[in-house]
Amino acid sequence: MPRRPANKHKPRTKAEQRAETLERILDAAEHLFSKHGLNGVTLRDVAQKVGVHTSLMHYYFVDKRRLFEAVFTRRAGITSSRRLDALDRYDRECGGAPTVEGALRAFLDTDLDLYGNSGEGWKNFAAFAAQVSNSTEGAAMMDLHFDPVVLKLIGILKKALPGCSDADIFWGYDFVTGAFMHTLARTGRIDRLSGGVCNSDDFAAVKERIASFMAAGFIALCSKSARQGPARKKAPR
Amino acid sequence: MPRRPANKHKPRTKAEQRAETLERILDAAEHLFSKHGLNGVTLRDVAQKVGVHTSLMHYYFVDKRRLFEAVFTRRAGITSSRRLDALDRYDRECGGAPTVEGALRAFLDTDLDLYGNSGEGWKNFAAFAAQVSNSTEGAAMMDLHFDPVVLKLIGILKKALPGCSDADIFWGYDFVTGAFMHTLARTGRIDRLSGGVCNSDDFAAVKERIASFMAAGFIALCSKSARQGPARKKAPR
DNA sequence: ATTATCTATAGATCTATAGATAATGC
DNA sequence: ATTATCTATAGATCTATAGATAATGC
Repeated sequence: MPRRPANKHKPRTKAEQRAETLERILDAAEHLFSKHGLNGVTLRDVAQKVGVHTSLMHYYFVDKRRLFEAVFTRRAGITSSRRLDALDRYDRECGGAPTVEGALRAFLDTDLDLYGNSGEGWKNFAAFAAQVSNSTEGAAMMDLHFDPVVLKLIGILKKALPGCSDADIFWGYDFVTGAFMHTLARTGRIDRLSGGVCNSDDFAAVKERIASFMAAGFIALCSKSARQGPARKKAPR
Repeated sequence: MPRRPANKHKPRTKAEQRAETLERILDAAEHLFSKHGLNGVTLRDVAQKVGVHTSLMHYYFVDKRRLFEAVFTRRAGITSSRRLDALDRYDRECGGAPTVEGALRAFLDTDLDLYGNSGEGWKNFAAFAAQVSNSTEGAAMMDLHFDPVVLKLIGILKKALPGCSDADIFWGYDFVTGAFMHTLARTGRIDRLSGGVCNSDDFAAVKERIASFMAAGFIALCSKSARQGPARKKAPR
């Protein structure tokens, strides 16, 4: 019997075959990682899902760590540069007077559009990234790929919130990213909790709300810190 | 040589010994889970950390799943009832006019006090819960233990935000819990990102900011939904 | 000739259980 | 007498590698 189901075209060149298999492995790994987390998935699971032998995992990715990195890297660069572009554009076009909501929309809505409209793979990546973002071991991967975008956002936020302390800006960002990643995780909890009023998969509903919600939070936080003076000391521990 | 280091007292009764060993196992598991996630830890790892044989894990907890549940359950009930009490008290004492910030303080600050002042074990539990909260498989555990507190909070928020749509309330809650859990994860990312301005372990800094930040977000969100009428339909997909 | 994929297999590790040993309990 | 803990071990599973086979490439 043929090695590949007849309905799928068989690629002609080796380069094509390699590229296609690589992507099928990455897709399968991404899907499984998003469901069970990095350590909840074995190389066998991935190979089995692709319909290929385990040793092929090592042939293409050497070991599990590298497979993880490849899954993450494949899409992280794309999100990152899309958002950098959106932030740059906003920075140019806001006429020197950026708003918190405008900056957050460039940062968050750009991503929500991507995840909402680009197929299952992107949604799986987002859910996996959400798990990575709350793990100590995964945080380094976030640093590596997302520091530049985040610092760009922070820069615009500082312009939009003059007099706001750095600590408030960074903590505010921490809240934003926590909320955002949690919505990307799409665990289904909000669906059950709300009795069906909300739907984890409803990226449009998140987009409608998250930027304005977070902008108001920033403004409240920073109006406080501005009242207390820009060089407010940290509370003693 | 004695089985136990001389500096540690050896419990007299079997009941004491059982209770102490159970707790040492739970502490070790909790610590490891918080660092590497549920699937990043083996029963051997836990046994080794306690200084005891792997088979004792099965003697006390039957299997890994039950150990996980025991780790989670041990503290979840305590947090949950502490916060229920705080919300009940606030509900009684607000004179029928609750504020969003007041409700959120009862919900969030109560927990932050607990995690900040009750030793490493509680901090580890919080970090582990943060990982669980962003995983599909863990969400059921959140439902089981935290639905009552959360629905109590939702009830008060509805009183504080009359005319606000259910969808806005629930999505707002989703943002709050995402942000909160992310701070509990204490991954160290915000420390590096901010160049040391913020510190993951600084629960006081989070407490200073999170409730007022989120309250402002809720109010902005719901003033919008109130303007558009309380029965606003969901956006079409 | 090269390379994508598979077969076979080693070695490590993991979960789990049965049964022994060494404490505490009366 | 009971129970906390350990020894021994089975069976499954996992990662990884060496070498074979079956395609594509000239």
